[in-house]
Amino acid sequence: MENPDIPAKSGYHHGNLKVALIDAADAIIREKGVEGFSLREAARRAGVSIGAPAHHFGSATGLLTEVALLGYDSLGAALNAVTTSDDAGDDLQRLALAYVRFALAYPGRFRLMFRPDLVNRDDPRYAQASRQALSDFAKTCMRRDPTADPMAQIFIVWSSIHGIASLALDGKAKYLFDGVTADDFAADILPKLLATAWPFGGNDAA
Amino acid sequence: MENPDIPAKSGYHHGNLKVALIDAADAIIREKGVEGFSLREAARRAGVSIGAPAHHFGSATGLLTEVALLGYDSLGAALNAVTTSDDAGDDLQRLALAYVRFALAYPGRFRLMFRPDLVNRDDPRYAQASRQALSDFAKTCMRRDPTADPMAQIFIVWSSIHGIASLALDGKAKYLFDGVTADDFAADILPKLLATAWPFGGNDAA
DNA sequence: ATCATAATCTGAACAACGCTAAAATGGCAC
DNA sequence: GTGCCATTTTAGCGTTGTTCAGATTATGAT
Repeated sequence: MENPDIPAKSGYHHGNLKVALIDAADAIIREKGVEGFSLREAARRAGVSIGAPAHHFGSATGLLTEVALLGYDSLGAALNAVTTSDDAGDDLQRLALAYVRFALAYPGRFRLMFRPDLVNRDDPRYAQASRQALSDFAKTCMRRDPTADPMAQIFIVWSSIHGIASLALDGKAKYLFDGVTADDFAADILPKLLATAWPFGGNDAA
Repeated sequence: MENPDIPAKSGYHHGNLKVALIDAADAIIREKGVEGFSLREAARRAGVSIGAPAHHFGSATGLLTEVALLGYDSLGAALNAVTTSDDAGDDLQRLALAYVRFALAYPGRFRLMFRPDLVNRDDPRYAQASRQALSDFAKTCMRRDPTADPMAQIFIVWSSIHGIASLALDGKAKYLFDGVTADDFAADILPKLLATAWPFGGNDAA
């Protein structure tokens, strides 16, 4: 996942410190979760002193914002990779599956993306990245029911998916479905759930 | 919201430190959000020294767990206060409205309740409080569609509500509905949304 | 090639944090 | 009264983010 094509640290100047720090932060978050992150450890991993990150990112929030933006990119890519058909309901179902699986596969990234205290949402790239990541999803929503109010529909469907992801990530699924693991949930329970109980899938458009 | 019936600090011994600290923590979280909380400030507000909380709660997580438990209580009370009818779909709609409004009215509490890193979920009272808070909600779900798999139905509906609350709290509603305030959303947009676009309300049970 | 300027990185400092353990305090049962 | 014990204080340790003066190197103009 990290960039292997870096000149790395050659001397006093790192040469690629900005992306090295982003990679380090992403790795820390992957290993230890969002709460396990610290700016100092990111600097440590990049082989650079404590104060170096400030020059590139200003603050810890600045660095984490970059990681969150990459997170939205990877979410968008995951959603973009689902196969599409002429049945918008089926497509929506697959998109939902991909969304939740992304959250379970990259819990740190996913949590970070929705942590307003850790990410600078005033960065114009944030709105852009968020919109971009959900574009396929919005299109499929409108394809499924062109008559509905677009914003209302997108918000409701997105909420449903996001809620599933959030609760599953918080272990509430385990609590409702009697100690099932995250892997089992993503592999077995979730697809069935989406196919049967989820009101936005299938070809039963309003 | 705080307990007015406290002997307060009389001398060396506080007399009611435990609840005083819980109240202080809840107040801090209300004023400055979850991230604005610190154990030291809670001690400061209770008029007590830095190390005092440790004796009652062990750690910051211990104190925050108590606040989260109270949060579940207040959520349960809010859901319990909605008027019920013989139309389960309508009831579910009102419950959803109450759930989201609770989240918007007490964002700090709500966020804390779903922060696994800040709350000790191994505390048996946590599962109990969570279950209790959602009991009305679960009952109404099953009343609406007694044929459906209970767990699947509850999970899907709860996810939808929780997703709406989360996204609204994160300001995504503002972003989709063009700069609407949280108050406008809770008062105007949300009820309409639930009445028209939300698939679990109304009397169109499967 | 030289040199000034800008970019980058270091290292120390500061305030705040959570946590721990020894000591101090005072309520309470006997 | 006296001694026990819960409670609170105090001091200290290690950590964090941020700031800033200074050291070092890259860059680009001459």
